[in-house]
Amino acid sequence: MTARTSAESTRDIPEATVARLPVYLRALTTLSESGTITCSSEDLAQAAGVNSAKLRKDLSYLGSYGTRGVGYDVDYLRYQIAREIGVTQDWPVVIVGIGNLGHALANYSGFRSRGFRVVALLDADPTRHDEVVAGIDVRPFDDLEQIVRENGVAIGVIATPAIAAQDVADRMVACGISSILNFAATVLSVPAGVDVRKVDLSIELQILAYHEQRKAQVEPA
Amino acid sequence: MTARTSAESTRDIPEATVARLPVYLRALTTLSESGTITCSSEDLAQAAGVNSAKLRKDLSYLGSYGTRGVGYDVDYLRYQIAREIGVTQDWPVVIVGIGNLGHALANYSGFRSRGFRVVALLDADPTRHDEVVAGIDVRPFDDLEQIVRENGVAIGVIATPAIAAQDVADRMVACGISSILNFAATVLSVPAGVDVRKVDLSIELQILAYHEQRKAQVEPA
DNA sequence: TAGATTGTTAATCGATTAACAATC
DNA sequence: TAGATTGTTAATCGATTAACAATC
Repeated sequence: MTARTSAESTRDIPEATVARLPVYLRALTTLSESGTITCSSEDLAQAAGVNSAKLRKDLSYLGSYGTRGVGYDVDYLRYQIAREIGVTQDWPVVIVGIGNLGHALANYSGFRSRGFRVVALLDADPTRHDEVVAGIDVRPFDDLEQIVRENGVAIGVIATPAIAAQDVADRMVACGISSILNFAATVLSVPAGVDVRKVDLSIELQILAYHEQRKAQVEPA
Repeated sequence: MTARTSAESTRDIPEATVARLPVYLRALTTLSESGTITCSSEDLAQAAGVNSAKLRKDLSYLGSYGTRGVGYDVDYLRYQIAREIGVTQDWPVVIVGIGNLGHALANYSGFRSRGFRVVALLDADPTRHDEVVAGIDVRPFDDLEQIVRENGVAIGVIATPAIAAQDVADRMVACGISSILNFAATVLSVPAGVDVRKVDLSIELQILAYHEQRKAQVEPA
């Protein structure tokens, strides 16, 4: 892989914008599937659930892909955003921990359709090694290194119990994985250069509970 | 429920802080279970994966629960944060859509241990109404109103296919649910006063992919 | 040309961080 | 008292928003 020249590269896209690009991508896909050829920033913003000023500002970091007075070509903009995110290429992924959540993740069709390919399901529990989930054999966790090497895996998903998660992360990092999606209820420590994103179901519910509690207090008795 | 007086209430806690309170709560629980009586902001910050300045700033919105020169009493601070979030009370929750993800959510022990009680599992598909998941009967979606009324449900979880999610949300809102955790891959539109939080697995992976792609470009060939 | 809509500017708002006075 | 650590201040940084000139 060649380094980009500074001219084309490293236009720094703010994190908040990066987090919204996949939302725009999905909205554009929906528009495209419904036969829409062109859309305004107002149309797309509504479909994505943001305001149009924010949308235009976000898109301005990628380049100038619209036409003043007209709007955006849906498929063209969709391609440009997909390219910017990196989902025009195929990303091999491993999932570790094939419990209830691991099953759900392995079966989730949204990964495949967005450029992610689950190349292996791993679990430390030998009683699970007979299983086939979503057409993929569950294999021993110790196969990790070999699988990562053979498939060029850069992204790992951790769906183990909290107690096992740090060990799994360490092993992942040791064999070259540099992006981790963590569903375990624990804070992972990883070296600089490794990205971790955390999805925590109970934290989301707690944030809702906080606001719900305040609504109840404000309402008349 | 009585309205708070302005003196005790409505100390506005920033959203970014609210989102971190559950993380602190979990870290304190871990510390407490390991027998720790007292911790400094530095200790807790490390356990929570933030820096100590941010932690102290966050805690300052709740009040003054530490002792200068000493630190925080783990159990006392844990209780204060739990009370602020609202998880000292019990929150009845319904889950709609009992596919792979719905199964995983129903079986997730982290809800129960954090003040959330799954009172019903609902699915529109009659072939699922025989099932018992995590000890709870799967019931027809049309039972929603009755269940919400009888149990005082304020929080709903949507784990249906994208196509069904808006209808489910509309029905939830109509019968008084005002907080929704949405796992479906769609933007929900709801009236003002209803909170929606969205968990999107493929968006998280796409954000990782974006950064991964840039790492590859920076590395030497 | 007239109307529409982008891309950008500048102002505002909110979050983070370092530093340190207060105080145990 | 001396050392430790909180709670708060103020500076900085990043994100959002409204407005509008550019331009199709």
